[in-house]
Amino acid sequence: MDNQIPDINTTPTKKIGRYLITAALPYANGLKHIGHLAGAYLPADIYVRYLKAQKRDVVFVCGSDEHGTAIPIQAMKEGTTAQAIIDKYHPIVAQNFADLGIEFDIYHRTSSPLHHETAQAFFTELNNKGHLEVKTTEQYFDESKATFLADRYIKGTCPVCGNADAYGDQCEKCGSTLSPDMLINPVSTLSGNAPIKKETQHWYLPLNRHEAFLREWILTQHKQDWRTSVVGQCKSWIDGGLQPRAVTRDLDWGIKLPDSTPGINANDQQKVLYVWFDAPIGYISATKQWAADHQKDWKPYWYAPDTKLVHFVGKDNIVFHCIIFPVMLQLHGNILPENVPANEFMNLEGDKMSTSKGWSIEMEDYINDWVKPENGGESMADVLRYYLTQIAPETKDSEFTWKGFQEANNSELVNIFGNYINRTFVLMHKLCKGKVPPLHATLVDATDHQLVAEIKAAAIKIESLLEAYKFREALFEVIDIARKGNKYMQDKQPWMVAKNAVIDGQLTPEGQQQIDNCLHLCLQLAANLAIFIHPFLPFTAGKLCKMMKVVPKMLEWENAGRIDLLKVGYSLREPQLLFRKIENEEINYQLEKLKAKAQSATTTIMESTQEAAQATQDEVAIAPVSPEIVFDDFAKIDLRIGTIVAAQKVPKADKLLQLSVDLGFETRTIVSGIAQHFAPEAIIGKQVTVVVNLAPRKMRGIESNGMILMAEDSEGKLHFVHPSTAINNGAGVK
RNA sequence: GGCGAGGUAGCUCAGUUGGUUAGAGCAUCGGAUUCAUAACCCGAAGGUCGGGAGUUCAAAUCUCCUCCUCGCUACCA
Repeated sequence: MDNQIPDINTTPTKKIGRYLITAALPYANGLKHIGHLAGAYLPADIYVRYLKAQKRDVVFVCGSDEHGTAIPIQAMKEGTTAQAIIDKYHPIVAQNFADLGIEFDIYHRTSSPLHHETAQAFFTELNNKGHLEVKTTEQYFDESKATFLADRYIKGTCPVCGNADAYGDQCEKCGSTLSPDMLINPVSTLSGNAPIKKETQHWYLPLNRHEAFLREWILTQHKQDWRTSVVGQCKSWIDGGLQPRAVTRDLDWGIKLPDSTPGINANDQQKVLYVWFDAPIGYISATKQWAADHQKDWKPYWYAPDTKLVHFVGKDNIVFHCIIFPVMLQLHGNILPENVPANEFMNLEGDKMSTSKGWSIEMEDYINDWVKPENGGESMADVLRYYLTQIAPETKDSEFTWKGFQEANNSELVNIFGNYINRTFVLMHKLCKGKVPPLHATLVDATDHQLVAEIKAAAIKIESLLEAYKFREALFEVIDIARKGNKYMQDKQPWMVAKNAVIDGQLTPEGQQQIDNCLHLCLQLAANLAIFIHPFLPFTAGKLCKMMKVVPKMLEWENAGRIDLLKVGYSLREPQLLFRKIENEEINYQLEKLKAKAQSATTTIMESTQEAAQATQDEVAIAPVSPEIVFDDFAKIDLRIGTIVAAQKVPKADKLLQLSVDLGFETRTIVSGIAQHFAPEAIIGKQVTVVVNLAPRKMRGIESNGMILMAEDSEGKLHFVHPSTAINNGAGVK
């Protein structure tokens, strides 16, 4: 081939390297939405596909996280067993990922025997080396069931908002983070009985011992190459003071402590590893399983210093993957992560995504609506991958809108990328007889050289952006080179040459040569586009390979930037459209559907709240009326009517108001957690009901002498309890 | 309240160590073209860089104050 343009391999130094890539283990208690996808799985998949195209030694592990209390909780909700829950969601989520082209080397599960053994051995190793501490504490215990109660198994009244169905770890109504001790009238959800306090011993990971190591490793060594938000978050945690963290807990769903654990006794029969401890070890057990399946050795991936371990997670997982798990790995003798490119959150149409509120698009929803043959099939999976990457929350929270989705598809994938491919193929069939035309050296001009230079530059740029985890920008460069292809073609106008360079109804030889050169380069660019787009849109790359009749091996990155990928004279297939337009009606339908889903979810939440309220009346098990008291007990409480005469915010507290209440006989200072419900100036002069003989208590340094009674409505808003007409301050309430 | 990350054209984002009229893509408008999924190409318009003060010959970029969003955290009898 007489080709004047030098063909420089853009990747001269062949990098070999061993990579272990992980994506956060999805919790197997339900479906996962596109925010999860954009946060961890999609960027991980793009990175892995790129690494594999570079022929590097890489394993991509993920799997279901199947322990922890939320699994049996979900089982209670669905009226089934914990095992049934994980058996239900594991395959569904795995299939959803596969349908969207997320290609794990292994999608394992933490309920597997191999994982149990691995996690137990990990625990034993740390314990034997003296890296864990044992402490005895008091925890809630259900006597009738003879079991300690996990936070989630305790319900009671939320001290913040008064919700009667708050859990021991969190109130779902007001979102407050709680501990079981904070609940008013705690009740075991297993028996309905009030739990007692009982001593129990637990193993702790003393993170506080490792502060110096973490400071050096993260804040110094990785200050530059990790994302600022990740380093900042870690700094915040470390500066806040690291505390020992319980590794074990009393629960019957999880990985049992090894029988050989020194100090374990009969009372510890129900001790399991805390889910946060066993879950990340799931990456290791998944690697082991993958290695066993492929006759490989798993150890280098977790022990060899030249292995690059990269964790892809959402920002809610930063602390586990940057602080806790690295401490575990270091103590256990493993390698540390090279990077944790955590993404921020993705909102949806102006609001936070929330499965429980129905304000989300589950991967399954998208697959059902779009990824089917009559709607576009696999290429629609690529469209989602495209838009989610384009708006990936790499540096700050971002927002998914259906309108944006439509525009990204129509004006970039269809109009720029798809159209470039299509017009190239159509012209090649019209003007070059369906074959790759030769490049005529004598006619190669500056425009041609520039295009070739741009292709090579794009290869280098995309590569370096991918290496730096800048997927959004890398994808932009891919579209941009397609844009340059369009421009090149417009400059060359081969269709005009075909019309004008004609003598006696015959195209002149030079005219044909000009056309040949243009389309030769356009086709070589098309081949490059297949390579470039492959990590992002694998299905589209596959389609392109078919059209060009090349094997997937062409997609290897060493071919990026080459302009001899398609052989002269090779006949290519008829073009098929890569993407289709998305119409307004489809977008409107999705918007309506989202609103309807949110509406029905709200209704469901309200219904279940009402049901719970109803159940409170007749079924003690869920939220019983407090134990009966006699009149004398009630008489101990001295309730009085008072008037708020002054109110101000308590400094350094978001929820507290400091009130002065005139009780007739005296004016008292009372601190109340109502600052988020009332403006101080708006409540002056209001009459309220006060518990006046409650023991004083200091809050934020201010002594509170009493308690204001509040009623809470169905939306969680607080209202004062006061007499229907104003009466004298100090009046008793009976 | 403390800490962390953000706040730059309608939208999504770039802006390295402070330096000429603040950039890109999409959307919008105008023009040209017709090979291509009524697509493509060229051009224009559009921002007091959250607000205020300061340092400087010069600030989106440095300092201080302040407002807003998100996350973590404290407060909740």
